[in-house]
Amino acid sequence: MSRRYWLMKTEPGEFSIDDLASRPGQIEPWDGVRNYQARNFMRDDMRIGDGVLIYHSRVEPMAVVGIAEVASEGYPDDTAWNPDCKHYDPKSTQEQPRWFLVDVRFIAKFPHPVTLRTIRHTPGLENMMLVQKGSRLSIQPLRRTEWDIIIKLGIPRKTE
DNA sequence: GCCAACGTTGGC
DNA sequence: GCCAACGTTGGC
Repeated sequence: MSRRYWLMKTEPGEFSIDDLASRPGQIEPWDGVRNYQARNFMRDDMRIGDGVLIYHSRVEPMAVVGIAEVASEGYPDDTAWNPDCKHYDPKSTQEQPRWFLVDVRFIAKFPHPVTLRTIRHTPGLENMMLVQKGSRLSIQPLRRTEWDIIIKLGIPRKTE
């Protein structure tokens, strides 16, 4: 299977791209996801080296703010086993883990964040899951063409 | 901070 | 296995 591309949402008040960039090794387990579809992507479909766009939600401006990559295969999310954790789920056990995650490694921050508004107005991006009405999945697959367009917008090439 | 659109849960 | 009630998400 060739390299795939993903968009992962985060609320920067909880965890931002700057937090990711300042982690040891610039790597972070993407824990706390409690949605089955998103879980399935992490558990079944994501591969080391897949491209990830980091998206900041619930802030002004909402935007894709940089690039990361998938840095592990899926493995159980141990925060689901911790009663003190906000994302604790008593139905997830060591024997039968319900929730999975992948590690994500920082690659680059965009010089020009690509705002939701821009995404809405850019030809070629109209089919992104992000801009479909009612879509709120926190991990979304991207087409290669969409990845390319957003990278170009986020890291404008100097013409000289 | 509001609230519409979703997703999940659990009684029946 | 339906669906009402409840909880959550995330743009505004």
